[in-house]
Amino acid sequence: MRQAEADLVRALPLFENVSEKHFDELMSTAFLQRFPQGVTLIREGDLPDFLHIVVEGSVELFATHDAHETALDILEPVTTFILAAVIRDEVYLKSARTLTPAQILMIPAAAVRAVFDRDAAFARALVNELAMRYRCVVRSLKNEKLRNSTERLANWILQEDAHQGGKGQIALTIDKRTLASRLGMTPENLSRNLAQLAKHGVVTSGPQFIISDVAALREFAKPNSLIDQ
Amino acid sequence: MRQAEADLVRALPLFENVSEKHFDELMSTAFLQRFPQGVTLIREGDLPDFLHIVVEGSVELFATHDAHETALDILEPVTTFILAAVIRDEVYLKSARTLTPAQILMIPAAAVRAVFDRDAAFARALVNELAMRYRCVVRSLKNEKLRNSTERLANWILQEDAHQGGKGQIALTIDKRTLASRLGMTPENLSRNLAQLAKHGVVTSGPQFIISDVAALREFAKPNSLIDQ
DNA sequence: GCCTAATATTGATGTTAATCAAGCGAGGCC
DNA sequence: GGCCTCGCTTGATTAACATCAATATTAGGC
Repeated sequence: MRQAEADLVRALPLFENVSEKHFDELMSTAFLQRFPQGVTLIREGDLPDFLHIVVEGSVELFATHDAHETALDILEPVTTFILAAVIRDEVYLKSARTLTPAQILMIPAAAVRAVFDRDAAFARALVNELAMRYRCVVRSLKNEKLRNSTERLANWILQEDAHQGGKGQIALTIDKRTLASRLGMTPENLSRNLAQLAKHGVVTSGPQFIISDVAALREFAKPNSLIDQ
Repeated sequence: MRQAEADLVRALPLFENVSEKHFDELMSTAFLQRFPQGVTLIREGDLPDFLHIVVEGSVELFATHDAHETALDILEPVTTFILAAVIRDEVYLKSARTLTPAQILMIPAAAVRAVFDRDAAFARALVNELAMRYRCVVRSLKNEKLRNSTERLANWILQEDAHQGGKGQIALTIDKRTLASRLGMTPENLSRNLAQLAKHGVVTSGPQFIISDVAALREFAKPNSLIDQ
């Protein structure tokens, strides 16, 4: 791992106050691995061997049941994932695959648990991280249960615009079928929903979404700080 | 608080290894309060003043948006709730109301954060608790996204039966409209879904559900250890 | 630049679930 | 007992969403 990447990982809130010694202990057993696009990194039901951190590229978390699949999240650098499974040493509830070529830092799960048992600062950072993650899933659940698919899309567009700098112009970084799954709808309905949103201030041309009328879009989307963000 | 209740709280995994001193510190500022049925205990959007623990009775966690409401969880003794909001000192994402007359132990949020900063055992217990909770919400999200309403009901019946001792006979402890909300459907559809399940080994008479054919029900429900439990 | 394959859109249809409306039934009250 | 209320059920209708099928569009490979 180059120094730049090491610094990024060190700067994660999760490691911020961990002692140098313990951080080195974690890193000495870790390794950085490069994966091509479309590789399954972990499979739900397996026991965790490593804590994963996306250092480069993007990763989709998804779950399957009875021949159905649903995307649960899409991760960008620098993010840890499957932390809860590692801490509890219980099977993954989600699978993960690379959406692009990616670099993943893998820290042996046993090392994470060992440092967690000895380093109070790490334990405290974990509490904060998990509390934050918990709240994110609660938001997802509310988004899913309280909004229809067009509203979810409208709010995603607002959030993604903010994330891309609020220029009122979004360039898709994932393909539409992945976005559809992420938003809990079929690709067909994503198309139809985008067509619907033309009435509410969104112009689309291929992978470019332009918000032509923010007020109208917000009026329709009804963004809610207790669901979004 | 009587000794019996104090012991129940002390026995929570969350407080298991907390020093006597710190536990007393938490309890000295806490108070036990009795609420009638139907009282709103917390409101989403408010900042947390207390960590709540259901000591007696049952509590519904729910969320609202745009004139819609959905139940997110139903809690029985002895359970903490809104822990993540307290830790992060951020607004509640859920509201809570009593479904029955209830006793709630309320620990000032500031005290929880203070002990969390000083007691490593408490921090570690919090990590475990939050990781567990996180996994529960992920299961809920998968349940919601990967199953239709009849399947959710079928699996709820299987789980509730196990919870009530696996006698193949369930007595509803909440009314059906609450159960419907909990399962993400309308009361009307709960009725219809129960009628559907007659074909799959469930006989109902009022608030009594009898599993007449477990094999048939399991065949239909397709329980999944990565979603249920 | 053209062909091909993958991706996206559009249309038709079926399924699932919400809504609106009416009816049933058990328990409480006079 | 009769009536009322409330919770539940049943039916009819509509809305949301998935699925299947066909067509259009785009991006790569040569």
